[in-house]
Amino acid sequence: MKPIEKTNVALVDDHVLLRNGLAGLISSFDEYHAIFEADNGRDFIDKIKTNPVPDLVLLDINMPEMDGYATAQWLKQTYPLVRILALSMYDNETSIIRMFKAGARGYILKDSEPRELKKALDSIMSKGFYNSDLVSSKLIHSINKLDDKESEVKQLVDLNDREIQFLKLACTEMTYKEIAEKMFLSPRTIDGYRDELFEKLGISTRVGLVMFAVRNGIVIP
Amino acid sequence: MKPIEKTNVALVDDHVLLRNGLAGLISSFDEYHAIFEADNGRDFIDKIKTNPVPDLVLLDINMPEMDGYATAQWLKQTYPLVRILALSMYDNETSIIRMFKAGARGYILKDSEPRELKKALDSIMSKGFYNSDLVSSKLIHSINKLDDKESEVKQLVDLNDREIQFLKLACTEMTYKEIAEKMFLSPRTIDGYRDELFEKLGISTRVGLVMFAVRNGIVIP
DNA sequence: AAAAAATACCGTCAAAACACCTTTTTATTA
DNA sequence: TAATAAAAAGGTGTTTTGACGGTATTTTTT
Repeated sequence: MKPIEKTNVALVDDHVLLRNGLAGLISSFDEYHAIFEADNGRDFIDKIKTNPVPDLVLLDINMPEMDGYATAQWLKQTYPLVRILALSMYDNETSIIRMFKAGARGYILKDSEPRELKKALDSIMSKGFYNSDLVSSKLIHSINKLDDKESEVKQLVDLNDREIQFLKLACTEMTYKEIAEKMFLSPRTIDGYRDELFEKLGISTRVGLVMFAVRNGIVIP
Repeated sequence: MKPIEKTNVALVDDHVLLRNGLAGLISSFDEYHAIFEADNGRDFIDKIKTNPVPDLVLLDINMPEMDGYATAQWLKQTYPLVRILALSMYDNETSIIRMFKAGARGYILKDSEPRELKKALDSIMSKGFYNSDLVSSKLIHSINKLDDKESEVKQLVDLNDREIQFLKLACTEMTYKEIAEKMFLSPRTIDGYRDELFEKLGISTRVGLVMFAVRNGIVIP
């Protein structure tokens, strides 16, 4: 019998029963081994110091003390090579996006089938990420929306394309003169755009313009 | 023989040969029918007015006159129900993100196999999106990065309390003189803070300060 | 206690930003 | 095609910003 190089998995979840069940399940897969468990992020940070560093962490999102989001951020910063699979009861878009932002490489629901868990683990270890239809649709939808705010605001305060373009450039370190050059317009015209926006938006400085643009998603900071 | 409700597909690409080939291929699939073709975005906008509105548009990214991004944006705004499958020669992250931002529901490379095209079309029409491993990895990677800069910069540039307070005020419409008053300091001192931050952050205008503060969560827009 | 380093402060000046008001050019449409 | 609206460009003056080259005071280090 050949010795197999198993993938070490740590479990972080505040529900003891579920956690134990998961540990058993994972260790029942040939290639995986549950090395240790923790109740929450704080507990996990303590335990990772006195245990071998896992290859992968199965991380619950909703936990007391320190939640999955904060834990993932900490992990990404401290052990960037440890891969994270998020585990959650909910499939809402914000949770998913937040966890991926925080460094997760996959996201599965707690009521998934064992074989989906296995598939997720395999995919993360081989491809570097796991992507279900659930995640894809939310991800694509969320990226799709990024651009929408622009058009919304356009209608609210009715800004034309030139003004939008000007606003974007006003959020850079260019001077108005440079912006004028870039837009093939006279500096006076830019002056006009600025003054009109000041009027329309009830502001009076370039900083005001920048904050407006950021707040309304016209520039993505 | 039952009449089949076919999905109408429009093709937008400046390469005539490729376009014709695609049209043939698509019409060879039972469920799809290529209704019309266009050379570029401008041409497409003209033609959509005198043709039946397609269910799906196969849209090239790199085109003269009006490129895929602009065309997708226009489509999303004007015919939000028309689904877009982006077609590109390149697999770079920015292109992919840009197209999804602009409303695409799928992204395939020009050198894909016919059966992948078929799969993409089917997936977009049934699930609403098509997601290859290529797209997933770029999407996840791009979302992963969102959070990175934040934590990195906070450590690289350690700012003291006064600088933080100044930065927050610099994001308002106050002049430096007014900021000085509010902080019970001489305007010259504020000048000093500003210059030091310029130096530290490698920027040279107040707009730069504002964008830095926003990007790093020092002010919540 | 001397040296070093932050910290707060100062003057000048040119460039950029802002205000206000006018004229030309380009589109629109009646 | 004349009337009109809208976009672009111009003139002039004030205020704010940013660059540069400094000094006095406090705090930290040695």
